[in-house]
Amino acid sequence: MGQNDQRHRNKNKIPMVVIKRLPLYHRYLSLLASRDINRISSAELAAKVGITPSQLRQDLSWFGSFGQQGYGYRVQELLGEISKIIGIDQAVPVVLVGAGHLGKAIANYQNFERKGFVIKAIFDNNPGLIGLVVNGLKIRNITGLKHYIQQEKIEMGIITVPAEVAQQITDEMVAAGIKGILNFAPISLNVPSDVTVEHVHIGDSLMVLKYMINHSKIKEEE
Amino acid sequence: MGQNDQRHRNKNKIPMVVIKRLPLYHRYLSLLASRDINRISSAELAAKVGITPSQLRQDLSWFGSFGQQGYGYRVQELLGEISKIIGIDQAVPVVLVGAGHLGKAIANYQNFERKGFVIKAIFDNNPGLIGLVVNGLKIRNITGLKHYIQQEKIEMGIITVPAEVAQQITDEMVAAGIKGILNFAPISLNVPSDVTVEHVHIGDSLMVLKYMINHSKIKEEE
DNA sequence: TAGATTGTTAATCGATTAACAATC
DNA sequence: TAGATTGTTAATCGATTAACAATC
Repeated sequence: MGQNDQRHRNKNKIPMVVIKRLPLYHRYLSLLASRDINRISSAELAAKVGITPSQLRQDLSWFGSFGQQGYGYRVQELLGEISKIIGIDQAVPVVLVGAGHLGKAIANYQNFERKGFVIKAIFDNNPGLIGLVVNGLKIRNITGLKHYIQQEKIEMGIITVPAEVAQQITDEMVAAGIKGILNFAPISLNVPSDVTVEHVHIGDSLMVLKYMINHSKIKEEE
Repeated sequence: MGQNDQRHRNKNKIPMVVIKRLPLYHRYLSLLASRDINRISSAELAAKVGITPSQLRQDLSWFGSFGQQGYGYRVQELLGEISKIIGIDQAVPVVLVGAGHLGKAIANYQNFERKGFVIKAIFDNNPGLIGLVVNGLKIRNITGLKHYIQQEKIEMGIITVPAEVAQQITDEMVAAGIKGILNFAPISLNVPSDVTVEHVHIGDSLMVLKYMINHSKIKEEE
């Protein structure tokens, strides 16, 4: 922070590769914070996440200056800044649609809260599931989805419904004001251009893994 | 294919970005094949996957020449070649460890087989789960894991156990001969250098999504 | 102060795109 | 054959790394 925040490169062209490294930094900084470490240099942090110190400093410089010459970074402060950049400095409310095995697994996934996300409601259309409680949340009737999203002004949703109904659910969510969807259904979702979809392709990860097994470590990554 | 396979660039440095696009090509080619489309040009396929024709042809050229001037690519043939490159031309056997909600969700995920992977066995340590049948597979006692992997010469495993036991399970799997692990447990796994781990970070996807919502589409991707 | 380490500019490296001769 | 489209080489663009002056 300081007197020179305005000379940074045009924020409208921050590269996607940089954005994708933010969660990585967040993860390691959280780890350090949980161990009550309160100071770290770019060299140390970079070593931990497996990149060069230059890249770490270069990445951060897209957003501002958060360190101090001769000292390094204050862990809590940098973690806070990165959280702000990502937009998780305030807990982000999320709806989960689909309370099958995958939905339940996600609802029970404790880590979300630590990452800044809170599942506020779970929806399903199965009468056998509606009313059941998962991780303290009663499964709601899907008929109330739209109203809930509007009422609570939720912007993010996670879809774990079968592929056949995923597009329909998406349309409802979008109509209600959802701006980002994490999609687990194995189908491409059509959304307007102001809505972002991240598709979780587990098959892709398996394929990359299989390739790497066969060709034993082509090039480092992650 | 043909008379000039040997002039390709050193296969030992195929860039990771290229490998990561292979599943994308595989997915769209599968789609085309399922629609009985049997011819496609690099221009058409590239448009579908959202890249330039140059990039598609450049990517493929790392592995060989699979097209025909003036014609394009035979969908089935190219799909087959890409499957071979990834290593999924023969069904790849996989073990799944952890039969909780996430494990069950994955075991029921029909898409795996279409992607070239077959879950051959599911393991858990919970007596209440052992013996239950999920998607036609009886949940086995975790005590038999090592023996099964060795016996069946399985190279890939999916871990959906709680974080507390993930490392221990990993060690067992590695000792039994597993070469690649898809890890869903929120913990970094230590493995020898000849074993590859792909970590599924759902939190990362949510963070990138949240950033993109706030900054409404920085740069295209996926 | 002297030593350490940042933020940034410049140099390098790698990936993407353009262009086109080869050829089906 | 004429038209289309590949595979590849060369040009461009972007991302990573190196280097260092600024400064805590």
